[in-house]
Amino acid sequence: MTKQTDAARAAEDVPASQAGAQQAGGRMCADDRRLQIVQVALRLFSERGFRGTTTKEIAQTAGVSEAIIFRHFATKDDLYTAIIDYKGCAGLGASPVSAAAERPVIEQVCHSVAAAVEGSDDLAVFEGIALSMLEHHRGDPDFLRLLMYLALENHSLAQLFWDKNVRVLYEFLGDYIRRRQREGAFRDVEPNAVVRVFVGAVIHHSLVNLLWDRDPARRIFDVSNEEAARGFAEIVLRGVAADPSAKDSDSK
Amino acid sequence: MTKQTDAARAAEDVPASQAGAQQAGGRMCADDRRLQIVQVALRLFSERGFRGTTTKEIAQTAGVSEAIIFRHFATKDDLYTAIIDYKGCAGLGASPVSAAAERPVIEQVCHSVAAAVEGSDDLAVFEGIALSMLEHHRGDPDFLRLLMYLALENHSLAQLFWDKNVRVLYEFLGDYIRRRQREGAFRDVEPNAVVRVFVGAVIHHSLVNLLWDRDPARRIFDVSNEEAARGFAEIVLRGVAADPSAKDSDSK
DNA sequence: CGATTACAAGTAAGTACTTACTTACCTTAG
DNA sequence: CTAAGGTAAGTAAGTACTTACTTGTAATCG
Repeated sequence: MTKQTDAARAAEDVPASQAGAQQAGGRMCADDRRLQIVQVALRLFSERGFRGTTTKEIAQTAGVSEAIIFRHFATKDDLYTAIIDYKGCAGLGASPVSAAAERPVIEQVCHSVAAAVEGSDDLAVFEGIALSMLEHHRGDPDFLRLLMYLALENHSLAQLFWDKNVRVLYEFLGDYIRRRQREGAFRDVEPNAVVRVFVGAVIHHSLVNLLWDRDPARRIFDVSNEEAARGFAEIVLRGVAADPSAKDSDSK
Repeated sequence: MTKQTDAARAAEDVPASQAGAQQAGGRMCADDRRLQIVQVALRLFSERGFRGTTTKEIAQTAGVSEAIIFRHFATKDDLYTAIIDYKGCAGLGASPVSAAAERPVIEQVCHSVAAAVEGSDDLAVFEGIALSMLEHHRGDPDFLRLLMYLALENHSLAQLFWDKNVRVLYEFLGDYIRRRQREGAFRDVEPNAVVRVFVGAVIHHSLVNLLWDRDPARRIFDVSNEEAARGFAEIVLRGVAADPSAKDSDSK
């Protein structure tokens, strides 16, 4: 009954190397099964935390017996690190478990930034970065949740993520602001303070959406990512604009 | 051996109604014991999460047998909610477990706001709120961590905390901004966007300090709370200031 | 070709241990 | 004495992980 339902849900996660003909409970080659278990475990860990998820639950959701989890992964911890590897955690030192692994977060952000920087339009830069981050967070909520768990548990991977992603973003934005200050476009404020406000707003927005604002009926942040990104960029940019009435010189 | 050490640590948490002569394992009146257990559990929960902390560990750290935890609290969940009550989680529906309980978070913020509002100085209001929040978070990191765990585990208490605290703050600031807009002091931006930027910056700052920036040698946010609060308030206020060169007119 | 073999994928039913919670019994202040 | 604070030693229900066994597939060989 529930097993049927779980098996059906698990089927969505099947890598689909020969999808369609495949039942969740059916036979599967080792790599596909491994990948499927990783994907199921990622979802469950991010929903209930590492300790809050049992290997039995993972097995049931994947539609297999518990024992085959331990055929593919020596321990539950092994499964945990396999997830991190699978997410290709921004060059965390490990190679992805599969070709399907996603690219590091920061690359996406930098790409969008690079494109925006071309026009040297401040609003486009900040809006682009904000939107890119918001979209990424919304598109992969599991990862954000997992990262929060990692950070709370003081896992070293969280520190590495900071260094490889957030720190890079901070330094990029800091440099950008300093440059614009030298060019006279921004007033003389502490660049890091501006960065903290901007990045803080974006991340906080994603976190609230992720953790608190799930029920659509009682949304407090009932704006699209586009609106939010634009709002953040506008307010922060106006906050650092060089001079009165010079505010619209660059944008639009 | 470890029991001795734990007992010594637990002694720090003893309410000290007749402190000094008290061994952790010694006899204690029910209220004191209850309070001590709550304090120990709060620390452990915030370090390892609810599921990651066993009642046995709590008992050992408190220097008592596991059974007395269940004399004072019917279930582990009961202990959990007692912690929330103890922290005076903004009238979550229960009265504090003891007279020593702290006041609700939001009250502290509102107090500081009320004081600042007197002078109707925008900068003082925003700076005051930011500083109050930052100081509160720094002074009680356990609570922030516990709250993050609550939110990640999708505990209903997290929702309640949102409603009773954050939402109140959001609405207060939103109303404040709308009022100042009507008075012509602020320009016509979406008030909620401003609030999100401001509150986001503050909370993000606290979270980063709590989760990532613990090692003083590699701090990225190496500013005092006062500096941070002032920086956040200045940038956001300048971002919503009504007119060029009107920035000092409002602080009458 | 069909039968045999080899082996990976899969499972049911454990094991050893931990968990939240209980029971029956002490101990001591008032 | 009595009642409340405290405990040692449980219990039932998990928990991660193992064992002994079955099945599907596909290459090998008479």
